[in-house]
Amino acid sequence: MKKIPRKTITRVLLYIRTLETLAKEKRFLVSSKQLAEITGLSDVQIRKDISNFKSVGKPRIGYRTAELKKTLQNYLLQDITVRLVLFGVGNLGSAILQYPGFHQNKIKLVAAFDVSREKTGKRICGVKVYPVDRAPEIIKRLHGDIGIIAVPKERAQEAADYMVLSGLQKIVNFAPCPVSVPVKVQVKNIDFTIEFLSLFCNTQK
Amino acid sequence: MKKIPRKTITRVLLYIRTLETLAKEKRFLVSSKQLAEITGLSDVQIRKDISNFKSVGKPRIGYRTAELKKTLQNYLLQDITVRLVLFGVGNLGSAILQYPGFHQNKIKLVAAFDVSREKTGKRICGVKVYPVDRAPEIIKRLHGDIGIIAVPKERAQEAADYMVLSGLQKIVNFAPCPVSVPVKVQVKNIDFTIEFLSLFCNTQK
DNA sequence: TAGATTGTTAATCGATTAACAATC
DNA sequence: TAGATTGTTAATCGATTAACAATC
Repeated sequence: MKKIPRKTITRVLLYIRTLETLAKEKRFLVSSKQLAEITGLSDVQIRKDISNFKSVGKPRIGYRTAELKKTLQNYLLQDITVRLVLFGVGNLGSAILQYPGFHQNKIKLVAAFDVSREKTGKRICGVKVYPVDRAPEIIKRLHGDIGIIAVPKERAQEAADYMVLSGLQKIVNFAPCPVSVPVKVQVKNIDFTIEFLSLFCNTQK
Repeated sequence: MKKIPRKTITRVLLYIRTLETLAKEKRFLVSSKQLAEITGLSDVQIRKDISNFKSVGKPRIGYRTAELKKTLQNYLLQDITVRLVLFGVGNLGSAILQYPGFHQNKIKLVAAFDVSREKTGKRICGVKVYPVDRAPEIIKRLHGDIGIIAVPKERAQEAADYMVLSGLQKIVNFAPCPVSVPVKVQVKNIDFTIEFLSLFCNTQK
């Protein structure tokens, strides 16, 4: 099978989520046009994306939700488990701990870290909270894949350093500041301010 | 001045944030190479992006941080105020209320809404929390621009409906489900599950 | 001057859209 | 059969990168 473009992968994940919802509503068939309606994308793009995988649609009828979901999942999510580790159990961190839909999507939050004595040692949503200096030991033992920075920006670099020390190769940074890491480590920044401003500016001009 | 591409705008917002940090550190000069280092982009792309605006760099020297920041801000952020309204004052909502850097970036969170009696009537981080059914009245009065959905997914569509009713044209949806709105209303979805999975999958294959 | 860095034009790359054939 | 929908190939569009000239 040919290489799937990066952006397509992100959209396919959205299709999977959408198909899960449809399956729950007992909708067994769905057309690319309906998927387009729900996701806000174009029907052509959806068919193009789906055509990267072995085809499962029937002209005049559409796709069987269960079958399409399975096809997409088999390609993208088969045999994977994403093991997240979280730095910072404040409001944002807690929101991530409680985020639904992790299990069926094969995401596991395996450990959380915080500097505060009041939080460490406890379990929040079934996840144990450790002091940050134990990060390297614990992350290596639990085989963490992705580190999440949800600490105040003053501590963001410190968190990133611990992640690098722990051998993490991928970081999602919610702090509104850059973190500096070795080139082989991938950082994805999610800055709410920039998200809001770009939504505002992008149709303004 | 020619039309600036959508993606460029998002990057320029990142440059502005970066330049603000540099200015605070009293670094008066910065080269495209250094900016590339910090942001993780390429120096060519940064110069290309900056060249959309009236040029302010000096060969051999780089850019004066204050001047570059001002040039970019003047174009993108001059005379704007983005007025956010938030639905859902749980963990995620509270994190957004506390997010730093809103003021200098000309973002104002003007009102919050929640169904819980314990939260309504209070002020959180200086923002008043109202019951959801007062949304249309209050949002119109305060001239809200962007609605933020930070409620559990069971209530996401309800929140979206209130936003449409209140005349909001732009929505950021943090709930992991689609919301259906009239075509003229723009929705930006931020689904943490998809963010994590796409980071994981995109370098996997 | 030499060298570093900006800024611009052209080439490449990737992603989206359009057109249309295939098929149930 | 007619019509709706899938799936594919070609065309377009937009964004990134490469090459290089300009300049301090």
